Amino acid sequence: MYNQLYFVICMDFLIELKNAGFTSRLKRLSDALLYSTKDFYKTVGADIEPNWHLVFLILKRQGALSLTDISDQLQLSHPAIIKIVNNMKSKGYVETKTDTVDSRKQIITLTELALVTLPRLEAYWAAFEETVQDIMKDCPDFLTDLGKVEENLRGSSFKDRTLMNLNSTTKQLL
Amino acid sequence: MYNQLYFVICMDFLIELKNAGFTSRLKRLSDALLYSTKDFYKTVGADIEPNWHLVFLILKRQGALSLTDISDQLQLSHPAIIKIVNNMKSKGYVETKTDTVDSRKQIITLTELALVTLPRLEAYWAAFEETVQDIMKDCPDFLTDLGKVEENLRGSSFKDRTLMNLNSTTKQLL
DNA sequence: TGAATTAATATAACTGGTTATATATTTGTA
DNA sequence: TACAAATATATAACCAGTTATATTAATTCA
Repeated sequence: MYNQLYFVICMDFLIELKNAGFTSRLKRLSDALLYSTKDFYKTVGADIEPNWHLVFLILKRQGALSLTDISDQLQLSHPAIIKIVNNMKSKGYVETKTDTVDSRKQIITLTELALVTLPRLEAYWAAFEETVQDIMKDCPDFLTDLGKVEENLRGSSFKDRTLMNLNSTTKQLL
Repeated sequence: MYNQLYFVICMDFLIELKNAGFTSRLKRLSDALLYSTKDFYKTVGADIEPNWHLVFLILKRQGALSLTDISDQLQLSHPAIIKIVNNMKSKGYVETKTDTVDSRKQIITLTELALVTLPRLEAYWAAFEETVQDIMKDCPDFLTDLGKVEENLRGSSFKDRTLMNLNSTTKQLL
């Protein structure tokens, strides 16, 4: 009952927190999109995970890439890419071979199966793009603003900025 | 070498993807904030996790709450709250007792330790709020726009919208 | 050339969320 | 009142990222 009511009058604890709720709202939204995407793939019977998308894309566009090439460009950690690639490999979508010049490197490429499957996946991804456009229809600057936030954090991290703010406030009190 | 260059000229594979990179950028940002926050707590020597923040806040404001009260209001799943509460309990910040009226319910409250620790944590959270303000200084509508996106998705989920988009495109081809 | 440094990959352990499922208690109703 | 349905909590299994650490190969430089 209480929870029903809570939604009906559309209170949202996180939104009420204003700036203090920002990071949690971002995570909540990000998670919602992630699990909704998983659900979508399950419904349409596609045997892939949401986070394979970027790896499919980058390999299709750039051909053979090493693990670190991928992790650098996607700005994800190496272990993250290793896991994704291993999973894609186990489903037969990518194959790896050690570089002939530098035997430390694993060169990753899409398989025939991947190339055959891609058109179907690309139809899904086009539909997702449309959805993204839809949900941002009434806020056309959202993506640009997101870029500004990313850019600001590139200059100085969330942690560093907060340490600075903490220190300046503490000093003011003295 | 390549990866260095990649950053210097500030190319970003996800940003180049435009709408197709939206969800991944949201996740990347959300994760960056999360791990930066963990790092912050570690640096200042606070023995708490980022996701305890909301539970601290809601319990301070609303006093005793059941697990479902919390999960409904924060819009997180029950298991998520159970884990957070168990961790907070193991550190002595909350205590639970079964409701006298409805013995299914676990009533959660902040402990003395929590109340004593809160002022220190609140100083951190105030600094975080400042940081949020800082990184959104040049995009004052970002939070409002985030609200619009959340609102749009409340109407129809990411998955449902995408299924619709997929069907309408497919039909157009016939 | 040999030793120290750097780079690439791999693995372990962790946090943080989700579904799916089970169990016990309450509530609603025939 | 008894039984079915709903509610509250708990647990298992999973996916998705991180940091920290180890290992091996390549590079640098004295």
